Amino acid sequence: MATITLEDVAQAAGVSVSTASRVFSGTTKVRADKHAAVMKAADALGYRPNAIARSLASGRSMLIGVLTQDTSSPFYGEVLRGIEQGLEGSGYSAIFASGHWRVEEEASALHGLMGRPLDGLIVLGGHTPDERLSTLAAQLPLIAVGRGVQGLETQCLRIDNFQGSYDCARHLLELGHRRIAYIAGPASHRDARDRLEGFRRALADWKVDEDPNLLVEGDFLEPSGLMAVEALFSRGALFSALMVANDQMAYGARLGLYRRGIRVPEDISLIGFDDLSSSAFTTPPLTTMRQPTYEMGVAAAEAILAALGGTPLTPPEFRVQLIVRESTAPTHRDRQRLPPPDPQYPGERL
Amino acid sequence: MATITLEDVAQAAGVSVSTASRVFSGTTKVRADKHAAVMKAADALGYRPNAIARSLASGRSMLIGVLTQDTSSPFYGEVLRGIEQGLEGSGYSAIFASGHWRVEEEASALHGLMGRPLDGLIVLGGHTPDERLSTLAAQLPLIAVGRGVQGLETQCLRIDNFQGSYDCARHLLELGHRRIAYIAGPASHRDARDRLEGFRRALADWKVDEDPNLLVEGDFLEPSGLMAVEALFSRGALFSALMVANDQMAYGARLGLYRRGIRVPEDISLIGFDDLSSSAFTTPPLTTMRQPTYEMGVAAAEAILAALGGTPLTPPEFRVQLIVRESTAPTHRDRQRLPPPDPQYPGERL
DNA sequence: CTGAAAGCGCTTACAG
DNA sequence: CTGAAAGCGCTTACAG
Repeated sequence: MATITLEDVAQAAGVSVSTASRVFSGTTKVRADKHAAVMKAADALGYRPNAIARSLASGRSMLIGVLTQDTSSPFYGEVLRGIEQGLEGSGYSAIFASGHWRVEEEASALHGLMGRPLDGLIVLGGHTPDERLSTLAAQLPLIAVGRGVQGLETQCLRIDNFQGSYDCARHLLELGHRRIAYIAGPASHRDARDRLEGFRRALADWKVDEDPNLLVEGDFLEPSGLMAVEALFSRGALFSALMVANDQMAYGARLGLYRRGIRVPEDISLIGFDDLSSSAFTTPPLTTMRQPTYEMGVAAAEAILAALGGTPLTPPEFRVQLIVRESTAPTHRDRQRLPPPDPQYPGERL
Repeated sequence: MATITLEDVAQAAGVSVSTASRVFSGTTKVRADKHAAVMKAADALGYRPNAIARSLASGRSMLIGVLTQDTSSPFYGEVLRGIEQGLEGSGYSAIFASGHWRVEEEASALHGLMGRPLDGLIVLGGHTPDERLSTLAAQLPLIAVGRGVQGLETQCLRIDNFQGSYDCARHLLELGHRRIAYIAGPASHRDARDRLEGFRRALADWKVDEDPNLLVEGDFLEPSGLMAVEALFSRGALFSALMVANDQMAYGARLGLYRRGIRVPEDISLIGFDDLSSSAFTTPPLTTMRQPTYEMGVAAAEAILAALGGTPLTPPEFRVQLIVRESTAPTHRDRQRLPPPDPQYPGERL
């Protein structure tokens, strides 16, 4: 089947190619009867514009590159879903590449992405150097999510990890906990460092001495949470609450506690960070700090679209929010004096 | 910065555009010194081929469309990761569109996808009619994952849902369970129907009468699992095992049991289907039927690539595998006579 | 192995 | 509002 082109349509409609083109692009007004004739001809012939030719001629590819770490990660997946949503109806499509948390893989993913004709680029976290991103930002609209870039502050969508983490710690401290173990994220990761600092500051503000024995580092994935708990116990660490730098590690930690026959929250309180959608369905449902992940994806897409439209917009600020579920409870000593936690359903998710 | 083109490179290297083009496409041999001159010029000028122009001239877009339901779903996300992996290094990129389990949205997602110049199409499940897919398959290489298409059997990657489900039920029956409740997937979904049939057949083979009171339908998402358990209890249903048509609903069901203070597996055994990566980290780790989700994604990509390369290959068969973790146990009556379940770590995931 | 030339299917000043 | 024409940057028979 020979592909039918604009020329075929124009011919059938008795107009010039230019006019037919205008009907589809909508850039210039076309007399009503000609417009109708073109539409009719296109319909009859089953014409579909060739996006590639259009791109070459117009200089726009209608493709937005998205550099992520793992499309199937519950965290990044949510952001991607938001991006998809934000791009919907715009005519732009997203095209992904994943670095899988490895510096080299990320570099090659980015390289592969830039080998395509992109109209914009969204970068989700990762380790690509600031300078590289600055260079790219000079070439095309760029938005970074979940990371900062020197000199591109207005193009970065971030949350306040320090504050969020501080508030998690505060929640535990206010419940009476003083011996709080912490499973940190990888020190190479900016967010992880900020969260650790938030935790530390809260301890300091409550005049609680930090105990190095209660600190373990993980890699943000489930297995490392499990191993971290094992590490704590094998050190003989004693604690009444366990704070974890992200939900995925908190899941692993939860399993570690289960393995030891430790009840949550009766014996130990557990708190995560991110509020992944599964966190409303763990047993018990996880208390955690909610990141507006999906919303940030949407905002990133909108920011790119705006920049593409020539009216760059400063993305809104994103706030984290403590979601108190059932994995945290007052310390033993105080429990009797406080009402039992409300066994509510994970309502906000249903 | 003016974009530098092949012509610039050719000029700088003192060769024709054709020759320069050949250096990059590698379609024809080029004399060594000219080859070197071109490479050097390209390097000096920082030349990057324009993929769009290349596409228009060659007639290939290097884009594979992927019609999915939700990029952030733990199930589809795994398949997508596989596709990404399978495409890596091929020069082809995947471009996604999601139907979100809604018939109309899926149709519009597909329409949007086909509005682009695609070299191939991968369809993950969904409700797009067979005829539509057949029509598309006549236009471009097409692979379906997790669904059948009349007349395109060799282009469908599927697992045997009936058998997988049968084996889940068998596992419970062999543990001595006879009163087994079942949370089914949506009846509109082919996989859901097959799984229900597998469950029923197993009951029949074990001469267990089916009790309609023990059957509830969900929608494959977590909240429906929770609600299904509530429905069962509010009916006053009695059962010693709960079989669930997929892991996500099993998570919800797990929470429902927890709400009632029911222990798993001491009071009730729980089994899922899919083996999502989180299922190794639930408490207790979930016994489930493993689908080689990631592997199917890889295979889908390879099949598309093969078709594109002109040597279509019949994709391999995929087998499900029972993963026995800790959410299933013998019925009370028999428990004493059997060894306790081995509290192993979720080893295969670590 | 190489060059001149046509062509991929559209868009967009330009002139009316 | 409309047409003729140039051009987007490459690939690929064709002829040598």
